Amino acid sequence: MKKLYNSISRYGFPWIIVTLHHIVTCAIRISMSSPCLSSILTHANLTMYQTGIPDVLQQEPSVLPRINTLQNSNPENSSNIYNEWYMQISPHCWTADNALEWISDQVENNKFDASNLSLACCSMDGPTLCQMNRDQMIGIFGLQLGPNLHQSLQEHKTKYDLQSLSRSELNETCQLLDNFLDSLNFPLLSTIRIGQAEGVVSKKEFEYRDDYDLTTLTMEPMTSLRDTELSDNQSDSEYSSSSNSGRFGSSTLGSPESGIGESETEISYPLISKVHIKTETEEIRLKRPRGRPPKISRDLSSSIYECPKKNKHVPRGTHLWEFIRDILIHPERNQGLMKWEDHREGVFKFLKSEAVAQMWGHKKKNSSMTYEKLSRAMRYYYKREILERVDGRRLVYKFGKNSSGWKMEEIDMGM
DNA sequence: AGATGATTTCCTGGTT
DNA sequence: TAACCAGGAAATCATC
Repeated sequence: MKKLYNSISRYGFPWIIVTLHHIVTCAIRISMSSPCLSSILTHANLTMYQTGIPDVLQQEPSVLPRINTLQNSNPENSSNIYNEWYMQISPHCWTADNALEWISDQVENNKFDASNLSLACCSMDGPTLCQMNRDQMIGIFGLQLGPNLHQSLQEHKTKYDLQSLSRSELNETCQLLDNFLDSLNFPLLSTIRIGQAEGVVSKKEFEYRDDYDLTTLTMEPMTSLRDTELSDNQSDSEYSSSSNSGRFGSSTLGSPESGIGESETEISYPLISKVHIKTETEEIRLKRPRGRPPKISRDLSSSIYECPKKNKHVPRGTHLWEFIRDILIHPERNQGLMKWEDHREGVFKFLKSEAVAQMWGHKKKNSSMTYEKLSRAMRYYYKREILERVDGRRLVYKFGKNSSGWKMEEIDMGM
């Protein structure tokens, strides 16, 4: 399959692009009946157009929309482009984490006093929120915030009403797809398995690709929506629990791409719908991400070369060890992610290693950050004596003599 | 333009 | 078996 798309990308025949785009778009529609196939095709489509979107395929939910918004060229939106990423997603598809971010933005934007709000109030996911009427909202969020949330949600919902899909249309697109693939006569097609590298792509990771990535293209939520209109859209509890901490980063610059989902009727597949035609100029602008290029075979649904979004500049004060230190010395930002084992000695422990890695990834605009990679960077600090080894203890590190700002005295002095 | 620093990514092999 | 640790190698990009 990879060869297939490489070939197509290389030859770049317009008719292939147009045809394949059409098919891929249709394939997304039929993703409920063939999720793996749609994943492949989605990836292929994105690969072909070199849009950077495939990175979205491996986004954690809260990162994903940001990528969308990166394509939004509307300068009016750019100021709040990150905070209102959820505008790109149907509220029906919001996870609890997404919903919390939306609520948080509403509170901030309207200067509400949220001090009386319990976290439990904000742990509902999109489908749950969508089921609530105005009175229920008021009951939960109060007279001040409730109506505002309700109205905002109604506006979002209105924008994202899904079009139903007829069975005959599905059959037609299936047939079209089959014919097209047959005509290509690629022996590799039969061997494709998404998630082929079991153990390489974890189940959890794979699941949330399915759940989130393709929803804005997506399968799971789309299926849910189509079949039941409202269903539970699970969230990653780990990230939900640290969602506030996860809201790192300031607004991101918009790219010249057009806005997503604003005028699109097939709003359930905004990425596909919107990315399909790219100008040469746009392609030239694409950059390779930093680091060794990931092996494509490891994850068919991602292709790092197509990711143009990262801001490579690392301003002072944003080194990894400083990021870690700041989590540790600001307990209000450290929601059980890390803890001091021995503050005086500078010994600390990761409690939620993957969550911290995700936050780091968030900060660096790198959606594929993992604890494994983060820990490699941490180990490089040993040589520079920014960190010291703590043998035999998992997830435990110690600040070294070349680190600063973590000692009690330094903290007391306001660093 | 080339060197350097700070990661990022992949990998193999070992340990818990 | 999964998660973690260790460290080499290669890659990127901003900065010098």
